[in-house]
Amino acid sequence: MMEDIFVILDIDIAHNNNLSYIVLVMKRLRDKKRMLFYDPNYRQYFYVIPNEQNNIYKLKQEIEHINVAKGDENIKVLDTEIVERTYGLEKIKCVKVYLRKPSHYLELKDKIKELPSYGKKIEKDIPMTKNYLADKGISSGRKVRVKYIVEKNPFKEFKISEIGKIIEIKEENEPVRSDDLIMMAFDIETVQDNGKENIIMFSYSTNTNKQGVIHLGSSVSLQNTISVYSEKELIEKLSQIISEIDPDIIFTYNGDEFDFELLKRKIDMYSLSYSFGFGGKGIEGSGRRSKSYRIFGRVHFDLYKFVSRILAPTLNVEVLSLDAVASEIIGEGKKDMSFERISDLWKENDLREVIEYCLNDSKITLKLGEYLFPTFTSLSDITKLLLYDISRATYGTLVESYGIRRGKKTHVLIPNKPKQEEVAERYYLGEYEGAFVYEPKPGLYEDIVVMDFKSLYPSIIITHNIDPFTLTYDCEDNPNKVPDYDYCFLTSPKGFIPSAMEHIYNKRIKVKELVKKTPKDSKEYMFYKAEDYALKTILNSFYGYLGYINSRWYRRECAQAATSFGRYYIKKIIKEAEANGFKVIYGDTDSVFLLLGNKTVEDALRFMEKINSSLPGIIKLDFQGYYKRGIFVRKKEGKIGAKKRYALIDKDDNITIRGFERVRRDWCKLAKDTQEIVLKYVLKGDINKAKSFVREVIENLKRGKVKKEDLIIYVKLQRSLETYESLAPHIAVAKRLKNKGKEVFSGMIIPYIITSRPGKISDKAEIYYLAEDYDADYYINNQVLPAALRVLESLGITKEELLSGSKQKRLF
DNA sequence: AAATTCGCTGCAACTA
DNA sequence: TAGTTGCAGCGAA
Repeated sequence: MMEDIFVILDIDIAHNNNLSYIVLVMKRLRDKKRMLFYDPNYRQYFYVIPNEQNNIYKLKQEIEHINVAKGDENIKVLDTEIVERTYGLEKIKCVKVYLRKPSHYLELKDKIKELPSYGKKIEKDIPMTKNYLADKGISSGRKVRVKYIVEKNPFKEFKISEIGKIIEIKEENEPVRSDDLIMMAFDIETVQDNGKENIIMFSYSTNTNKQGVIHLGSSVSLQNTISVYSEKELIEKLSQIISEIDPDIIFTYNGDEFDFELLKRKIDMYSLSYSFGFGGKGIEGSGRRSKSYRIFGRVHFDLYKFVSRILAPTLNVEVLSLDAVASEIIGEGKKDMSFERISDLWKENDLREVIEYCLNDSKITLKLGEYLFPTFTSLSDITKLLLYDISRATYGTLVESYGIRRGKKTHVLIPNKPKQEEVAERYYLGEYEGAFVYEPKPGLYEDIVVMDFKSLYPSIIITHNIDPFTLTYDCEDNPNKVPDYDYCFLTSPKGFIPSAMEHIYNKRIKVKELVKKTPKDSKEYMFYKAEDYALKTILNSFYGYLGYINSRWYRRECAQAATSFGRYYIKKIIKEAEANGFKVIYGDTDSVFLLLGNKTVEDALRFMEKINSSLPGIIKLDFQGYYKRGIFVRKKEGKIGAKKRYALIDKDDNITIRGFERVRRDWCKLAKDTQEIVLKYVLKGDINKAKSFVREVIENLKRGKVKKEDLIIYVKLQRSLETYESLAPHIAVAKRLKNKGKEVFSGMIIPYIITSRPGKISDKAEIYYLAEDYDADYYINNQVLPAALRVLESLGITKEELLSGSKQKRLF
């Protein structure tokens, strides 16, 4: 028997002798060898609860006697066992039913339902691979220690001679690092030819310092660049390079929707059968609406998918292009290049520039993947999802997966996924009341202190034990009575959800301490930061998951209770602050904005301490910052203050802008830049400079001196084109693009410019690269002026004042 | 395929 | 033609 340390790369199911086996692909670290394993002792299972606890033995026997004939096969359960589990708040006995194959569940379930002692089936919808990882507590986040025996491979599915038989597999207390694995990024360039998309080039880059470009067309004397004669050859070369480099991880940026999608199509077209994967496996595609491409034994990590589903809210970018995202995260962007330019250079047979561009793409994709790797492994460690699934996870998946692991570990039964009818019922209940937002009075303010509750909803759920099973309407003397409703939550026992959250919460406190005492320039620091981010992300997603209709732990009353307590606490702070002589000017969900007046920051801190000593559990108010000035503005209609729109300036002149056009994607750069400068002048107290600046911008627009790029408006196509009823500008542009044979898809961002053509705005809108002029009136009246006036009007400045400086005629 | 609600605004399409 | 309504998008938390 052997014993070694491995990294888990992939998991699957294989069959032999009418039994399903868990199969793992792991990397042996001592010699960097990728190996196939199977676990002979693990079986798929689910639980059956008896109608009455007394019937547990009867139920076990009844289940054992089931026999379903299917063809010439007799399907029976493999084994049964009576076990004790927590169901809701109670400990109960249930029958754990083991199966020869996961698919047998479907054959047996109806018969089980008819049994006299049957009560309920549970954990019936968890895939075998997921069960395995959750039960064993292993993932690709930490190394694993494996005891195994190497033997002849019995599985026909894999063209491989040897396999490791797992005797024991255990998690090690050692994270997986990027240099444990071979990582490769690749990128494909294409050109359109008669409506057909052809691959002309691909590049690759690895963390073992290998890189190169393979392209069509005449050869270019560049290092690591090879030219070939056909697209087919190009694909052959890629296959060859992948098997030579033998990467554990393949990073792409949108590989699920583009690179692999195209590659798979071409491979099928040329009837090629390349084994990109391990054990002779090809590229496997799955999913209809959202595709995903898997290469067995390697991890295809689509960075775009991860960024768009999980990371985006933490980024300060308007588009999720590789360029924008890489610039934001690693401070390194792409080279400048458009599809049109690639196409032109291709026609001119001048590929040098495209080659450099393409190679750079692979390099920054790799860097991005390496940089984010600790985040991926931390998430994997907590949720027990493998890296492939972390790449494609949503917040819901992360919480669900963590919950499943936690349930297995603590012997708590995991609720089934809701059936369709249940989802429909939940849907028809509609929305519940959310957070409280204080209506600000428009104007400029000085000496502002902002305080906010630290992780408000998580701390409420933990403190008030909010859980689907601790919910009760028997509320006498219960401190967890929900403020606006007639129900409450038991103080004991602790519910599964709050205890799971508390577990993460405590872990996070430890990690935060480590962050604090680790030098900022060390690798360890980055690692702890990533872990903190992962914990925080999952913790913050629980609240949403409670109110999410497809959730395993759905309970509308719980989500509703969290917001109700939230409203209660924030209003309480507002009241107390006023009672203590502070003027409250704004607040949103978990924050309050106080005017110091003749008080000091120290007074505010003392007030906060006083409040904190009265707050229950882990609910805590935090000092967010002091600002020397801040502005709140009027709503467009009416005189009342606009919520969710403000700007602050601190003592070092750093400016925070929320909600304004400046931070929105669907306004042109010119209007946004103008608004930012106006805000800066206003917050620094120089309104006249703000006014003259706006006049200058208007003048430039009229003289046609503005760059096209500054006038582009970016709007995302949220759905497929056919589903729209009204013809908004970006939809009109997209429709015209489609008529010209361009690809238009849901999720695409349409960049357009308003031209001087006559008609409605949607008639005037044109895709930016085809726009030959711009409509100065539109950009003055619908972009720059509204953005500037949003700020200035609240200070009593009128539109006419801004227009008078420029020799402006009537604009309509 | 899959975390929540609150809120602002532009534009097209409708109503009188 | 002016006013209103609803769709759609995007942000704050």
